[in-house]
Amino acid sequence: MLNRKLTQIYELLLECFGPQHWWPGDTPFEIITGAILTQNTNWTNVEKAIANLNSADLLAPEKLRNLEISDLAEHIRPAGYFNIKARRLKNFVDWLFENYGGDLTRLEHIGAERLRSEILGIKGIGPETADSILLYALGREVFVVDTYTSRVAVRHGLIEPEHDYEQLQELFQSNLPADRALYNEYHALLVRVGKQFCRPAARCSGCPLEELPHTLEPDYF
DNA sequence: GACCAGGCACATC
DNA sequence: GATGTGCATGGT
Repeated sequence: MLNRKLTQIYELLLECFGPQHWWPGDTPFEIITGAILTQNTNWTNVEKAIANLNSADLLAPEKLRNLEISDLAEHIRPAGYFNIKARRLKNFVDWLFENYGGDLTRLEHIGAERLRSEILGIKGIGPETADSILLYALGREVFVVDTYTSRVAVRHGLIEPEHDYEQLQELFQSNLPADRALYNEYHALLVRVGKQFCRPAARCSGCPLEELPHTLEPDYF
């Protein structure tokens, strides 16, 4: 039974690593900013960029609204891809002002499905970034999938290697209770275990999931 | 110095 | 529709 297996994985990870206290960030807009800045980027670099924005008192939609892209790019430089991410962050802010007066609280009464497709329509916001925003900044019951989720799921035979994003997301959502706190912790734990044990050249020895059945060898990645 | 990181859009075939 | 490439900094 798949839900039993998913539950077992969750329990092993939680027992081994403990709560991960995600998302690191104080306000919804800071979380959204982090979600965009962390695209294909180490979180420590994102922290530097967010600290820069904080020091300049720019971490709010209305502060970014009239800031030049090039100025914004300089502040977020440590996060890498700074030109393209400045554009993406601005795209989100533009969308927020054009549709909701720049007010994140006005998103609260919108259905999750419609909100997801609206956010996905913003250029530079793909499925993982959109779902991170929905779950961690806006409190929606949406499971976030990322490269580590995929690696762990494939390695343990939960899904075939050729799966797409929506298929993997559906696997978790249809086999787990729609629980915001569970989705929050589960995704964070998958990132945690993936970083240490599911990377190229990483050894599986010591992984809390080491004894579970698996279908792919560690050197797959 | 090579390799990697909590993606995404776009070009080309 | 599948595959390849640009975007960029900072840690290991």
